[in-house]
Amino acid sequence: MENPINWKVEAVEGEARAGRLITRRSVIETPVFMPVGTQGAIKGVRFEWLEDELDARIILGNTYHLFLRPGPDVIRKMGGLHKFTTWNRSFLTDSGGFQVFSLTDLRKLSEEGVEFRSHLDGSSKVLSPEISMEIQAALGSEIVMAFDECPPGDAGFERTRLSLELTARWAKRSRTRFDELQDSGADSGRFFPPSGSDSSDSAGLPVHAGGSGLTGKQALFGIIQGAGHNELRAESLKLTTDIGFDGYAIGGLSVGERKDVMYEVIENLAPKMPGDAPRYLMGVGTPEDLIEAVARGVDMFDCVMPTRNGRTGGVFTSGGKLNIRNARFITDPAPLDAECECSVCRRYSRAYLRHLYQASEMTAATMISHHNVSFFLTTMKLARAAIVEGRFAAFRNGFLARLIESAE
RNA sequence: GCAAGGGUGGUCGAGUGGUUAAUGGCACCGGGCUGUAAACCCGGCCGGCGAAAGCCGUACGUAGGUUCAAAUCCUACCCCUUGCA
Repeated sequence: MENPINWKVEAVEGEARAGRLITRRSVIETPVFMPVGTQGAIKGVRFEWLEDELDARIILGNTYHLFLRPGPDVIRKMGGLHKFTTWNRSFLTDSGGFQVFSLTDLRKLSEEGVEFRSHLDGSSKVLSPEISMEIQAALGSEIVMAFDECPPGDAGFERTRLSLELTARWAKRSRTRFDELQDSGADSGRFFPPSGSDSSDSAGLPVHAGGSGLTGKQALFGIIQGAGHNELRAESLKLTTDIGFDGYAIGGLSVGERKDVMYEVIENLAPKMPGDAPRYLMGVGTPEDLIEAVARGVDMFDCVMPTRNGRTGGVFTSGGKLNIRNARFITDPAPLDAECECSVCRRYSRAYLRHLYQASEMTAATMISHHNVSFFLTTMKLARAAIVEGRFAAFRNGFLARLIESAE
């Protein structure tokens, strides 16, 4: 049977999985971290670096933000998000559901969908499951997310139940409209990789393109909600899997709940999610969160942390977090992370990067973001290698222990 | 030399008799950032003691003076800027 994506679990240790996700545009080895490119750009990091050095295989885009600017019509006219941006590997597009949460003061929620006041010009915009699917078809991403509602992490039981049930109805509507759009050829990213093109890049074909046997269509992921309530998570899981998706995401975590609640929800939920589909933990997280979630069975992650913190002086290293602003780095000749092999760490000192940051040189933001993205991607590669080699438990312990030591 | 204006905390700059240890910006120091309304936000920033409330000391060019009270008024001196010679 032909599918839009191909998913294979290649190794397992405990709940941790090493897998291979093949989309129409790239081969993605999991566990994987997906850098966030909300507006069709990873803030501060050019695609050249993401391809050549960092070797990211999939990045995020955002329906709400690209809807407001430049708008789906512009992107469709430009041939879809891949042609428009020149990023020819995979995109996963978030549905705008998170903005229902983060822009809570600017929106009105109803059964039909969400009415937003644009944060750019105050104009009124409507997003619904159908509209989100239409926009994501125009974007032409490899993985489309269902339109969901993301309640606050500390939402009470009844509120959370109502929210998850709404999300389930929206998921059904997303599925229906998505299928219509695929059948009608509205997907502007339609792509049939030639067979045997796994590493081709000479003829403008994507590097690591996903080989034959795929439908060339978009994949659709469903989202499980339920905040910190395990019974509701189970209910949401059933409602979502009953509809049927190509992959399943855990939404509504890292939105204000306690960390132990987050880990407990993942521990309870991930193993119950379909094993024959990728599991995606949305919006998470810190390096330790990633490792803890991998240990609990999650395959895919995204988070703004490496780029947002990178822009604001926050450095992630194998020895823990650093704040490059700190005066203790004024004459520190060491790289950000002695164990990192990224081009920033190979060349520049903490002292110089601190100077650039203090002087408001924009390369401070771009270089620290670059390093952080490298660190997140590398961490996942190391975790994968450890799972494949059956030593993930030791890797996890060592990795976490070193994060706790104070960074030199 | 004459005339006018001015000297405020690291810096620029408000304040022109009393809720002033002195608005604000910058610099500096620290913290935060989890499906990006964030190259952003928050806090500290004279010294000493204190966990804090607070207490003590010192401070608005220098030295005097007036006043219950002065960065603010008066006198002298020093210095800076501009204009005229």
